[in-house]
Amino acid sequence: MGEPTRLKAIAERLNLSESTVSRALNDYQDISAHTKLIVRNMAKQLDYQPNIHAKRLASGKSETIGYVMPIQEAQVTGQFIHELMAGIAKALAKYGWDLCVIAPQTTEEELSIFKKIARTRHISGLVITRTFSDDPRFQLLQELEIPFVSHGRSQESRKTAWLDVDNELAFFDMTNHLIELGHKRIAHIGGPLHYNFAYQRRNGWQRALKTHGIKVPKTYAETAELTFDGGCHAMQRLLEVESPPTAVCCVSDVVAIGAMQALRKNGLRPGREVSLIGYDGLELGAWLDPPLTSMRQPLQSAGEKLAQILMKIVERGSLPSDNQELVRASLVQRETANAPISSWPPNRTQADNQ
Amino acid sequence: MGEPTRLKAIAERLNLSESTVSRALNDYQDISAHTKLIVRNMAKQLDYQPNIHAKRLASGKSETIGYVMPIQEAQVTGQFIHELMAGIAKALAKYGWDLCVIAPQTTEEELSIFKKIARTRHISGLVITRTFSDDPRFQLLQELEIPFVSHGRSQESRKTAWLDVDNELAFFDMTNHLIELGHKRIAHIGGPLHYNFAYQRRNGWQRALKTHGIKVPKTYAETAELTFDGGCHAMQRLLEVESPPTAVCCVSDVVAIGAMQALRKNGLRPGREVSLIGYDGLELGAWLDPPLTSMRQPLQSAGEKLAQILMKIVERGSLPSDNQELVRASLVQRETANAPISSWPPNRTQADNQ
DNA sequence: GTGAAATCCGAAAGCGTTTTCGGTTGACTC
DNA sequence: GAGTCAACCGAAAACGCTTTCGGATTTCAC
Repeated sequence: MGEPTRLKAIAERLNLSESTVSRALNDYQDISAHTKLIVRNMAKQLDYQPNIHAKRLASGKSETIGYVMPIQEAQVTGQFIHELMAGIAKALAKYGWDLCVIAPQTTEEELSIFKKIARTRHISGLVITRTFSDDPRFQLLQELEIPFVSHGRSQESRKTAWLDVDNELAFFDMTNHLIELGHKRIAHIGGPLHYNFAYQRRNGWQRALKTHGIKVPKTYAETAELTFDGGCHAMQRLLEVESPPTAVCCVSDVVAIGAMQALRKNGLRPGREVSLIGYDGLELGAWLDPPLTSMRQPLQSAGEKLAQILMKIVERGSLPSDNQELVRASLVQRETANAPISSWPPNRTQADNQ
Repeated sequence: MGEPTRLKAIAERLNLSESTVSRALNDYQDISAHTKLIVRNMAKQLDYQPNIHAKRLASGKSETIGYVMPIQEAQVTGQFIHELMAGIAKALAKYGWDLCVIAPQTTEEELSIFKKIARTRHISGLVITRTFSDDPRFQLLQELEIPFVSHGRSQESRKTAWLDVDNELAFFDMTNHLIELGHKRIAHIGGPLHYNFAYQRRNGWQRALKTHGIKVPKTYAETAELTFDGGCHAMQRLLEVESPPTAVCCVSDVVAIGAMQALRKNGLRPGREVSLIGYDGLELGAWLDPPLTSMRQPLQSAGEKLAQILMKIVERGSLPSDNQELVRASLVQRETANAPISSWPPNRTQADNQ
């Protein structure tokens, strides 16, 4: 292949100085349109690609953003992360920025990586995901003055940039959908409340019930680990309360799939005796028997937006005005959400059936 | 936070030259043990982090490797990719290398990115996945002299570095397992043969049959797109042959899950009338009803090994001797692989039943 | 005690950009 | 026709590190 083209080569061919060529390529104001043109043509002709390290050293900018992989604990985050990253990478590539992945093994390591980045500045911004209600990363990143954007909010995120799905609204919509189908005994299997979204989703469910003047026993507010087993156990508990629900809003698809398992174990069919709606819209939900109704958020486009917001922050050096964005999830109708049936719950009273 | 520590600061404090400090930190032979010690202590004390761009510019090395995300076509590659990347990132982080993700949208874009990398050299090596039997990337990367390692082989990979699971052996093992359970009518749903692994897996299945002197009709060798629907249709076709199989080896979990769907549609239960084994060992297989038996390959450790192989290649500038590695997949016993039952296939003859 | 060979360190030249500062044009004003 | 002002471009100094080369010590054998 030979040596790569340097600025020098272009300069020599055109009888210009390197500095002029550099400024021409970077669209400086004090270079004439004509010069810019011939420089660009020559650059294209020689297939010039700037040496990125020299560029970054000289300019003091790194044009690299980091994506912090969530520490592996919850299940099936894979598809989620993959789509998000694809979106981020795509948007960054348009501007020639790089995407660097950071995979800390523990929370402590994550924080110490942040500190290191703050010193080296070889990564100019971060995208973080899986936010917690009480998330130490927000304060640290602000202190370290590292530009960042989060996918998901936190108690600490009032003044930081984020993009989030409107979890509260999603569960409000979801619950309303069940109400429209005729359900009144609607339970909720939520996630641990240290996840910020778990709060919001529970609230959405509650608000929908309240809006329609529906009262449910306290036992209808279940909590589960965000795993298959968690969902399975929570559903089992719901089946054992005095009068079990006819529908359940699940905090995630994985939890909903666990809940389906519990129903089957009890001889019940999801979507017949007990309706179920999950959240995440995972494709695999469609492969189940019966296919799982769910709520879907756009991931690829979310990734792109995250990248755009972050690049803006990095370039401006401060938060732009539109630094917080809420997107709406949409219902993915499949087969686990149907009208209630009269034979369930077994000891149903007339009053319930009205 | 103030200004980051520079080489200069260490040199001044110790009354040494910058070059000495640099060489001390990089463990040059011509620096005394004593000097190295005090330099390192001071570096630690001042929390020195070298400016990575200056370092890379001066040394001409980039210490960055790229992971090429497979172009999105097949389903549920997410978990797979996620685990692999986590492994790669982990191994690289140990040596201070960066992992950059590259997400081309098309094959042409992928190849043109390679060409660009060849010129800029800002990425010193690549990990590629999802290899095809006839994969143009191998030749191009060799021509461009870009160090790379592939996860999976190709017809073109004889002289390149790779890490792969022994697909042939995996399907040999899988088929043997079914034979041991008493099956003789064992079919195969393979993938499109432009995927290299599809070949190998089909061969493993065939070899096991041949080893045991089992003959099956040609119709037992099915091919499917690597999707849920693909598996579903292929299974449907298998059910429509003259005497359907009692067990099926599926090229992937997703395909197997599609096959399960087809069985259900025909009133059959996976693992009862027809046994099924998938491949990938996806966690979600455990959530199905019944849970899917599968073969699992270690992914996180594969990622780590890929990174190590690649770093070696980059540093040596040539292929090391141990540049190809075959790992063995292991059976994940769940519930879709059981002994055949006498009532299936319905029109079974005595001879078949011997 | 001399020469040779190690041993250890400093000076300085890069690496390929960006960016500031000043200088040279030519046009324009009165 | 002298002075002013844009409009353009070149020179040169960074940016922070690596690496070669040579010089100053010290060590050792004889």
